[in-house]
Amino acid sequence: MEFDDKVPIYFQIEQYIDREIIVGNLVPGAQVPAVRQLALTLTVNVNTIQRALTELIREGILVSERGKGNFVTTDTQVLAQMKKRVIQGELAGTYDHLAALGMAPAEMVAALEEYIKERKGGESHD
Amino acid sequence: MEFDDKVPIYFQIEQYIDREIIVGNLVPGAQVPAVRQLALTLTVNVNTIQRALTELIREGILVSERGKGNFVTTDTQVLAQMKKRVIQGELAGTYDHLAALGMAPAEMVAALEEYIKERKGGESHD
DNA sequence: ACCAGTGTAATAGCTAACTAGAACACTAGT
DNA sequence: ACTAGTGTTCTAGTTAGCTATTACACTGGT
Repeated sequence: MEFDDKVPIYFQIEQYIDREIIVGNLVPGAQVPAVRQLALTLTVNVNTIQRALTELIREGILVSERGKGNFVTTDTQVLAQMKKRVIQGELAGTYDHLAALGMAPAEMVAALEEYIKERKGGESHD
Repeated sequence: MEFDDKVPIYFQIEQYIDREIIVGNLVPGAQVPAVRQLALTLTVNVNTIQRALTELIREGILVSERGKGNFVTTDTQVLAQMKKRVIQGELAGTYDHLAALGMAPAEMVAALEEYIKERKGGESHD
């Protein structure tokens, strides 16, 4: 996996797992790959994986069962909140950054639409 | 100034100065505040300021004149490119992150509009 | 010649993030 | 009892980022 060297790996792994859950690759109650397996897959040390998982466990998104594995919580309330937090955070970040560039809200929307249009044109479709 | 403790301070300072230029608080040819002054204002060490400025100088956005100060380049070409890079980067980041959350382009625009609407409602206007 | 204001560079010390490796604790199957 | 597969913890060592401090180099005004 590719990491942004400007932000801590353990944090990017947290976000990665959040996304896997949101997208549905990891459903509520599902077992997360073993820490040693994740370490191999993401080419990162077990301790770094553990640090990310510990944080997700602390947040209640994952549940740890010693000797068995780590599992996605079945508390859909918590998962729904997480999803909202992630998406809101993304939009808020964009909004703040663009506002700091002197852009008005309407311009932001226009800029995003423009970006999407250009991107569609310049890419091969699936 | 407030920094995100997840990303290097020197990098955030680079972005800060980029924004000051884009917004027009720093015009082409203008002198950037002295490094020791910036260090005080942003409450960071001079070396950290210097690291950020060195990078901006390397990119041609600032021009250093020893004994006199650091100045915004008068090469509007370079500044225009920088502005485009910053904005495109912001949009691209948002796009990629939301796409990784399983969102289609049209949904992204809708989500942003919705976010702006909610934000306007919940805030006091200036 | 001096001095105040500027950028630049170098040293030393601290902490957070990451790695490597080993050990420990628990579960389930044989 | 053993073993394989899990999570958990600990120690040691490396590196990047940041701070503090000092020194050096240049400019412009007096």
